[in-house]
Amino acid sequence: MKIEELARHTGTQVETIRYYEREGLLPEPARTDGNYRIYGATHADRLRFIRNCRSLDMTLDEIRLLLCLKDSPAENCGGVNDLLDEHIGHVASRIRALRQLERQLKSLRELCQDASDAGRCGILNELKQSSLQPSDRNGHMEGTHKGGNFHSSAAKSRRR
Amino acid sequence: MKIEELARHTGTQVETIRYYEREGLLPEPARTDGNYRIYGATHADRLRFIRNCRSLDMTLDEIRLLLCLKDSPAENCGGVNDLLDEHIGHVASRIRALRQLERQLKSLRELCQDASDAGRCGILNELKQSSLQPSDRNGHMEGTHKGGNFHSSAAKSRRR
DNA sequence: TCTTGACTCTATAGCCGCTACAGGGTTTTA
DNA sequence: TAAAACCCTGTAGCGGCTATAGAGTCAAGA
Repeated sequence: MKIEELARHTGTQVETIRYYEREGLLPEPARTDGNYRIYGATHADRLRFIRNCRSLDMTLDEIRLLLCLKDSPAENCGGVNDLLDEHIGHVASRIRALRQLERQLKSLRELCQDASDAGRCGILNELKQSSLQPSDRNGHMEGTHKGGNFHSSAAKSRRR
Repeated sequence: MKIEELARHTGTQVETIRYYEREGLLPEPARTDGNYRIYGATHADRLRFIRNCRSLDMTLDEIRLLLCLKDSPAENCGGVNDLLDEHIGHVASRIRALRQLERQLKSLRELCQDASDAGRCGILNELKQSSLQPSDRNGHMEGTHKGGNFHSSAAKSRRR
């Protein structure tokens, strides 16, 4: 099948497939005389594997490692377990950080229940203080925003 | 004070300060004869404000808006409340998404309790199936990983 | 006076995981 | 035969920084 068909079968964007190939996650497929990529069932399986991992928020590096373990079936799968355990740890600690953030935001929000003029706004005043803790972002975590890059394309506008 | 002192006072990287200036969040400061930036207390206050907002995971666009509201004290602060409410909503929905992800990962992990060979690994087999749902990432949310860009510098290596 | 070293400057590239062009070629359909 | 629908490569952009190169400035010590 050609690239668009593979894309449809796996719910992936065409550009993303080419990107995975460039990144070495998908092997280079055969080509037609007209230089079109031709895929088979193995490609589709591998791509589905990748997309499943991505839907679990794994990085491409982690997926690369999983694919590598998968490709050497003689090895035991302790590495798979370890990777997954580590990833679960990341998710759990991100949840904890976001919960704390939520508490901070809510207590900030309570400082101004009704709209008065911004000069006396309790929220703005609080944000001037340096009492807030930086959220505990230790490597391997992302923020609250964006990244709806899975099946959406968020509007991305730049000011100035 | 010069840029490094401002950086120390506010717990910010020097490069980040210059970046905020380029982005229009910090006004261009006066310069010495030798073209060095010279900052005063107002700059420090504004920068602290920005860093506090960032520690609450607001985007630079959101902060730009807050600063704008702050700079027009005649206006009422309904806009501030709205922005904060919206942001709290983002955080809450990100937490929900991550909880679901955590459940998925844990049930996946249970498929392989002890290390056997990768060919029969239940986890790898499950990841081949297309039964997994894409995580519900709707605009304005990020993933689990990375972004430890706040007071850390995560190792960033690229394969190949 | 000279030199060293700590700081500063601008400009540019890189991080991640895509997404979106531009500018061309090929294949299928009407 | 022409138009539409697909495909190709290459490159730039997203956010929020971080890191480098290559140059300049400034204060202290020899």
